[in-house]
Amino acid sequence: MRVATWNINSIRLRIELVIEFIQKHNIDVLCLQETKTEDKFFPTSTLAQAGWPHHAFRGEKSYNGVAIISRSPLTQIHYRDWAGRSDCRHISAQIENGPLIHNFYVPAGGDVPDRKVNLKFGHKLDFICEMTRHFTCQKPHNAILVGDLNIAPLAQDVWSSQQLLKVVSHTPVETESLKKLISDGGWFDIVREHFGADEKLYSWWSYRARDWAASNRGRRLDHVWMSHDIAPSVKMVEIKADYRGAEKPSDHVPVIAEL
DNA sequence: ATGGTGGGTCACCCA
Repeated sequence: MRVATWNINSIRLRIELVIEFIQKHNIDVLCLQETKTEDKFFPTSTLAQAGWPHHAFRGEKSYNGVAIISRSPLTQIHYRDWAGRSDCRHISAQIENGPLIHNFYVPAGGDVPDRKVNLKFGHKLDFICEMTRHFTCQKPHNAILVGDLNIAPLAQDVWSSQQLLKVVSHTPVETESLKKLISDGGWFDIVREHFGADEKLYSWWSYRARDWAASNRGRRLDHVWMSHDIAPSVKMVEIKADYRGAEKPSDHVPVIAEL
């Protein structure tokens, strides 16, 4: 089974790119974030015609939105509100004869890494804290957690750990919170495990760079975690950086894991 | 220290 996660930054603008991706890379289950559309506009028929007829999605106008797109049936579709808001940042589903999948879009957290002056940063920390509580109380089994978690936890997950220490996504309070969520929540970072501790890994490059590939100032914000029982069954992990160079690209690229 | 680009919807929000 091949599972992928991708912050698509508008499903309606990039539906043709999504179809091309899942066909070319033989994806069984695709989890999207930032779909940015209400459920009534979700492109269900286009995806069904392409061979992915099973969908679980939760969107709103203009902002956020998550989706699970699958070749095989989805059951037990659930979503939860986190940090006291119903802003479409989580959905989960059981894959038929497969694992449970959680798909998250964690708040980006604004520009200033101080919850006293920036409410968005407080929201982000509260969101991670609530995830940690949830999974600590309900340890995952036969489960995968994916998504844009908007935190690059390790020094090798950013182009310069020193220069990003005070930049939201790599501040110590964020990176420590995410590591605690992984360990206390019963998860395993299979992407980092697959590539090893030394390799720089990025899944996001800013739109604002003059030349994203030449400067290569990336961050690993998009994650694939597995519960300890199924982590050993990982066969392959790929970060599809070439999608950053697509026509009208998302600023994030897909991450694929094969079980 | 600043502003750079790109998505949404329709004067700005968000990333």
